[in-house]
Amino acid sequence: MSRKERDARRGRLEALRAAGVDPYPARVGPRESIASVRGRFSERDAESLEKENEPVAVVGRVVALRSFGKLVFATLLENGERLQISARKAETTPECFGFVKKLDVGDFVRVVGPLWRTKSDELTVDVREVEMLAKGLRPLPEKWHGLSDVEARFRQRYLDLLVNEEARRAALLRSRIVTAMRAFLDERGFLEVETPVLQPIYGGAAARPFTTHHNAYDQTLYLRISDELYLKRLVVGGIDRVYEIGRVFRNEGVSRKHNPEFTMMECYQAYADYSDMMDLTQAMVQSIAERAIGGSRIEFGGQEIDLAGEWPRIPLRDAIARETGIDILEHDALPTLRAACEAKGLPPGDAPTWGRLVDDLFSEHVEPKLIQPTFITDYPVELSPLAKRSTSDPRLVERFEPFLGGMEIGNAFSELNDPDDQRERLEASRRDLDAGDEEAHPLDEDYLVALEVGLPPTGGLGIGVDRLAMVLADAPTLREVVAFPHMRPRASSGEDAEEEED
RNA sequence: GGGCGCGUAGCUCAGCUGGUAGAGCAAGGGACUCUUAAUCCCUAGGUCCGGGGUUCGAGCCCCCGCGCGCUCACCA
Repeated sequence: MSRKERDARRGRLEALRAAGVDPYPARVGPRESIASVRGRFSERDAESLEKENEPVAVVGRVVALRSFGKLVFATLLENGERLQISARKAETTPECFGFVKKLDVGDFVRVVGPLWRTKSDELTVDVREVEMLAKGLRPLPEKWHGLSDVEARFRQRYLDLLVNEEARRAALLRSRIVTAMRAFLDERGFLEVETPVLQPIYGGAAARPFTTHHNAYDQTLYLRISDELYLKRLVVGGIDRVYEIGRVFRNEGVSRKHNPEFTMMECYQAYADYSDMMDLTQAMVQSIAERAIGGSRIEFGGQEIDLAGEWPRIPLRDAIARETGIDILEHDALPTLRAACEAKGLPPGDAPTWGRLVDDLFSEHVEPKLIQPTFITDYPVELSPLAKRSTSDPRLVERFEPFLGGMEIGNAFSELNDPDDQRERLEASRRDLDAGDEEAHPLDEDYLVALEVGLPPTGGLGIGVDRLAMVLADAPTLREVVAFPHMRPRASSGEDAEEEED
């Protein structure tokens, strides 16, 4: 059992200590990255290496051991790159050979020695000096199948990252995506800012918040569900282009597309409208794809997606009409729209308002088909309390959502900057929600004051970074691109308690 | 929260109509100077998720609970 293996490893750890070796030294001697060694020597043949006989020093984690009587091969892994090392009894000191013989898979070492090529032409460091950098006390997951237990992969992501190349790729890609997003916005003169995570009044989205408490002021605070109202205050304050990439929190269920905390990019541009923000969204995603994956063609869930070119802009009304044959503006009240659904043989469900029924129709019949990048535009005013009313139809607002891979990946509008209209709309939306109630927001009076001071005409955009990463990484669930996805706490009996004892 | 499925060694998995638990890798010992999923011999390793029930007998059947997955709902 594992206890026995750990005892064996601990035995070797104590043996090192007894010999006066620190198994966890503070500093690492001179070394060259494995990538660099490979770069310098990958083209060199056996003879030339032997002639040169130049020692190299590399570090890494032992991920495989193949031991013979007087010869040991091991594979070192450092920053995603592998290199074989060997210890030959005839070519090195007895101490060094014995040390390598006693290594465990999982140990970190630094080795020094000349390069050679084996009979199978593998570039190999022939160890002349070796030192322990950190002793591993637990076995790594099985070398051939890796770690496939889904729960273990998420709860112990470090193991997943170590043995599953896919996990590593997703983590690196996500980082490149965020870097590219930031670079794109910086280049366009957007100022990166940070706004409060702890908010006395939450707003900017329809969602239930997490609630917490500040002891010093005996104050209830909420983890933000959106950055929107604070970022727009900064635009009121004269910062004409702002953005924030940060975590937001929604007290809701977990699914393939949902995590209770997720990363949102929100940006606001003064003197722009939602049409400008569509241009910006398209350019941003294309730029991110170019920088992060080097192209515009991707595969997501077995389907080809091309991010290049102009993305279609389809009014919500047309999109729903196309898929269901129902004109939502012809039936602009709940009872008539319900009747229209029934006439088409579509169950209208139990949506409490006209707006919600429109949303249901869209989610069910249109959204799953929006695989290629698409802007859906011109949403009902009921669904969008912070968006400016459409100039052509007062029942609509200047709002769009970008869709990709059958998922909404963002939300944007011409920001409502009429303080009186904003007050009415916030109050109306609160009345609407009064029935169900859970998402009713307290009115943010200070935000209304800010609007009275004056918000210029402004375009705003939010992008769900995790979802974008999910599509670009061709990941079937959000959790593949979130390093530590939300999990139910593990029942704390068993393992931990047992292990504390010894 | 509802429905369906899953939970067996450190990891990956077998385990028949209910008859007292197995393999590979990992681990320990041994052989081996060309392996890279090394090979060969030997050894050890189990709260079969937890609790209850049915039964002469439960990894397997039933009930309750826990965790995970899929899905629906809530939800952008």
